[in-house]
Amino acid sequence: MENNGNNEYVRGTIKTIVLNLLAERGRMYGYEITHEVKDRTDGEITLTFGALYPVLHKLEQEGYLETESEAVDGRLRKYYSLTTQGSETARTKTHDLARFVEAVKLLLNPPGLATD
Amino acid sequence: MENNGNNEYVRGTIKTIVLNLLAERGRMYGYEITHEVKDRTDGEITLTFGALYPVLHKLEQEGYLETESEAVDGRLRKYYSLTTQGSETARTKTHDLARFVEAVKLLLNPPGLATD
DNA sequence: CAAATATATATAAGTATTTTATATATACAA
DNA sequence: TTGTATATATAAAATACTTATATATATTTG
Repeated sequence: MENNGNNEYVRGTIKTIVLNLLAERGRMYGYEITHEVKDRTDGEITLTFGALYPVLHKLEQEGYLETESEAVDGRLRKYYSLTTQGSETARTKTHDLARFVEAVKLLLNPPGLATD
Repeated sequence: MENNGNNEYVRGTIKTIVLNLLAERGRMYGYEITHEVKDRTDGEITLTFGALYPVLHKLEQEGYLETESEAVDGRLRKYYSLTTQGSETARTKTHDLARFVEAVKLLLNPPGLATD
């Protein structure tokens, strides 16, 4: 029963995480995204389907993602990939999130604070 | 007109940011908190009052904060400080946020990605 | 063969959180 | 006296997320 509740902090970052992963991997399907995120963060970040799918659909509506469905082993897979506009947004948002992360570190580890 | 919109990522971190600042500074008032956050992050993170005060009130309700009002220059100031329970929560949440931040970095800067 | 588990997408109801707008009040500068 | 800075506060609206649920196939386990 690892850690939970940490997902509190995922708020607001899901879109960017998805865009960034797709920028890196070319195309992915929903199920794959949740597993990749969990794997790469050692279970620290878990995207639930209830949160992920609405985000994917919204990004598609907004023109950042395009989809192609494929049947693999009889099961349907919906692959998502970035549009041109999506690539640009991915770059901007990833950069912004990286900046935010650095800013948070300034608040958590102020210069000159003893790490006792 | 610096950057805005980055506040998108503040979602979910406000509580922890406030608790952590109070752990560090002993006591602060709302207005001071927003300024401290803005200063220390070079304007990157801006806590709006509409977001901050509800959080302060909630943390007080939950028993994490206690308050004392003081009149300074005729103006009222409400100082917030951590309760014993609040100190413990501050420690836990700060630690969790630091872990989350590291996890996000794993997603944004995967090992072996050329920074072209 | 039946049941459980893993794979795979999807939505809806409820909750929580945040933005935006607004109200109140003092002090000081133009 | 108008605007800006200081200072707290709330309410309405929008957004985002959690939890629960539905559907369906493939594979493993008993």
